[in-house]
Amino acid sequence: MATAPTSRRIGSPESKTRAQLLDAAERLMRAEGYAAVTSRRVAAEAELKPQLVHYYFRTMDDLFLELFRRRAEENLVRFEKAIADDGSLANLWRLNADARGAVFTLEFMALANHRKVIQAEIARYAERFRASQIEALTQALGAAGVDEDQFPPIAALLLMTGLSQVLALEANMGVTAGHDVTVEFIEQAVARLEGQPGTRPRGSGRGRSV
Amino acid sequence: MATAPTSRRIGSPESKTRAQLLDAAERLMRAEGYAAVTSRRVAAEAELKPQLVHYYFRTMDDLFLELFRRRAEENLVRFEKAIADDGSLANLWRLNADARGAVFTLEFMALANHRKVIQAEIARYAERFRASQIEALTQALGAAGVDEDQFPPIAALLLMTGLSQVLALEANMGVTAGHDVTVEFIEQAVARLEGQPGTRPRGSGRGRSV
DNA sequence: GTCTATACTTCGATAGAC
DNA sequence: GTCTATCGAAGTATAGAC
Repeated sequence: MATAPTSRRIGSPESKTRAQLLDAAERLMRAEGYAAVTSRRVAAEAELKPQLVHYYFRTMDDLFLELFRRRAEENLVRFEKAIADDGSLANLWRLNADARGAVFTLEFMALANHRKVIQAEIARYAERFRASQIEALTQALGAAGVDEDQFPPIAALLLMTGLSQVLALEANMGVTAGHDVTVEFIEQAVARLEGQPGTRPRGSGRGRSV
Repeated sequence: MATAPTSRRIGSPESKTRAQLLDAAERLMRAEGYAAVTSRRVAAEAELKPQLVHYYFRTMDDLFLELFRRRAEENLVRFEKAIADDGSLANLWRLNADARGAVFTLEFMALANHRKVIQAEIARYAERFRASQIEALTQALGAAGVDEDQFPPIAALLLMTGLSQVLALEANMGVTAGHDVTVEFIEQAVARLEGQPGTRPRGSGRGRSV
C-alpha cells in the first residue's frame, strides 16, 4: 500500500514468515536502534534468508512503516480502552508514565528525521493520538474542577508527555537521580486535584525506579 | 584519547581538515540523522576523500564522540554564562525553550542506544548539566518564594526539560497544535511566580510557532 | 604531518527458479 | 505463492606513499 514504483511481486500480508520478520525487526530496533534494522540482520534474527525481507517488503521503508503501524494502532486502541474503563487523571498519568514504548518511539522519531514516508506516518499518528488524549484530559480536568483557562488541557498533556519521555530516556541511559521525587510530586498533585490529598490512587506505584 | 586498540597513526587535533570533517558531520547529523553520518558521506559533504575520515578519527565512534563533546562543552559554558548574567526563572525557561539543540540531542540519544561509548559520554554530560541546572533553578525558585517541599526543583527541571523537548520534537515533525497556548501558559506561570503577573519577561517571545 | 590505494564486509534490491 | 542466486553500491578500516 505504501508506494509502488516497480512491479516486483510481493508476498502475502498474511504470511507467517512476514510476521516473523516484523517481530525480528522490532526486537532489533529495541535492542540496537534503527540502524541495526538492515535486511540482512533482520533475516538473521528471524533465522531466515536475507532476500525474504525484500520479498515481503519492497523496500526497507515499507518494513519500517509496517513496524510502526502495528504498534501505533495497537497503542491507540489500548489507550482508548483503558480510558473508557477509567478516565481519571490518575489513570491518564499512569498510562503515560508507562515507559515501555519510549525507546521505540525515540528510534522512530530519529528515523523520521531522514525518512520522509516515516515522518508523515508518525505525524498522522501523533495527531490522532493527541486528539484522543486531549479529549480524555479535558474531561478529567473538568471533573476535577480545573478551569480550562487557568490550566489548558493541552499544556497539561504536553507537560505530562514531556515528563514521561524525559524520565524514560534518562532511565534508559542510567540517569535516574531525582526521578522518584518527581514522580511522587506528580502523583500527589494529581491526587490533590482529584480530591484525595496525599493518597496514591491505587496499587503499588508504577514499576521500579532506583 | 578515546580508545587505542591498534597503533595506526592519527592526524593532529589542530588540523583544519579535521575541523572541516567535524563540521560536515554535524551538518549531516542535523539534516539527515545519525545514520547519514558515514565515512563516505561525511567526506563527500566536506569535499574530501573518504579515507581522511579514518585518518583523523580512528573509528566512527571516535568521530561521534568528538562531535558530541564539542557541542556539549560549548553548551555547558553558554548556559553557565547566561545564568550568571541573569538567573531568573524567566531566563532559565528561555534558555531551555531554545530548541536549536533538540534534534541534535535526539540523534545522540538514539545513537547512544547502540553505541556504549557514546552512551557513557552522554550520561556523564547529562549529570554535569543537571547539577548546574538544579543549582540555578533552586536559587531562582527560592528567590521567587517557592517552597522546595511543595515544588521540588528537580521536578520543575524535569518538567521544563521534558516540555521543551516535546515541543521541539513535535515542531520538527510539523506538529505544532497547542504549542502557543502551552508556551503562553508557562510564561505566565513564570511571570506570576516572579511577581509580575501577566507580563512577558522581555522582548518578542522565543521565535515562531504556528 | 598529510593523504591515497586498496581490502574486505555489509547493504538494498531485482530477476528468475521452484 | 514462496524463496534463492546474484549485482552493484556503500560501509569501515588499514597499510603504505608522499
